[in-house]
Amino acid sequence: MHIMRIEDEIKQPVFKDEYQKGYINLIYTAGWLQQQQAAAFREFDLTLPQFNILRILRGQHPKPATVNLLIERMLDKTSNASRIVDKLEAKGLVTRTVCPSNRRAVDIRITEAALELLLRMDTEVLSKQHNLQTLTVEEAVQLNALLDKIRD
Amino acid sequence: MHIMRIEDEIKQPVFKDEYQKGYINLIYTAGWLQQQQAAAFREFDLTLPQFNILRILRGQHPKPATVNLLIERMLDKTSNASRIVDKLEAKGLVTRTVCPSNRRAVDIRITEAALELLLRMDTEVLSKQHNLQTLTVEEAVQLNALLDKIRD
DNA sequence: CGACATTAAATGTATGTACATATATTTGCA
DNA sequence: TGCAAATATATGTACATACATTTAATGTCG
Repeated sequence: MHIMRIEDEIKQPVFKDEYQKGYINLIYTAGWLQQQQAAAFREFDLTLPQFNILRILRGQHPKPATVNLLIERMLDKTSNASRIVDKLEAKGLVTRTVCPSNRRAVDIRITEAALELLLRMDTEVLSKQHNLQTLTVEEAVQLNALLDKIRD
Repeated sequence: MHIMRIEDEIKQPVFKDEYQKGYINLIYTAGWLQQQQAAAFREFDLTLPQFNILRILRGQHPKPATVNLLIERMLDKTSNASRIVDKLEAKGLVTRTVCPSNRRAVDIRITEAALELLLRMDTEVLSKQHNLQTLTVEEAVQLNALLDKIRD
């Protein structure tokens, strides 16, 4: 049993109560998970938000997505999908065309190159994604219930 | 019972398993909590990382802290404490002086103005910090145990 | 029809994150 | 002593976040 408690991770010996500890613990653990993932993406020259947008586009494929749809499905709704798409377009991973039926909107499509890239990444990334596998299924269910309740 | 499940929040109807759902849920909830806090800080012209550094400095007061000590205690250890201190110095909330006993290091001290600011913020911020209060104490304990286990 | 609000996306600006590199000081040891 | 390694911080660059503002297209209602 070599679990590292949050107290030790950030060298703060005492929390006011379990709520404050939970708050810090949640932020810290989420950041920790994201860094694990980001490291796996670096060798494919993708950042985490870029990867997430590509996954949404693959889910839509072969239908296009608009910027609005990307924002709706993104975890961080206030981030700037438009500029992340810029970077993906520059790498040839997505295309942008004005939507014919609504010229305010932009149809964004994933390219073949990006689909192949995702395919190569799938196995590699999945193997590293499962830090949560340290939990039993029951514990994972419990975690989801607690998190949903926090945002109530 | 109007708990909003993560499936609905990001409009993704199906997850592969409870682990994948837990991963997404954790990242999403942490971001949600941080935004709640950031909104409370905005009226005081502080960002969340700036506030966190001020709190660490208050904990040290009247002893100074070095950049190294700030990094040790920060939640995000790879971020750039030096530049956050820049911003705080520009606002007159901290002072920087070369450490006499080790001229490589910098003694960072919180100013009276910052101590007063934190005092004004304490009540305001605490009232908004406790989104986790939707949990019972037992649930908060459970959450902490699960999070520690994930990082094992 | 035409002014006005609404919607979709892009842009501007300040801040922070992530990582590599630079600069200065101190330490260790041949 | 002197020189390489280690330490403490700062700086450079690319990217993302947060929020306000702008631009263009569409809807609506008098």
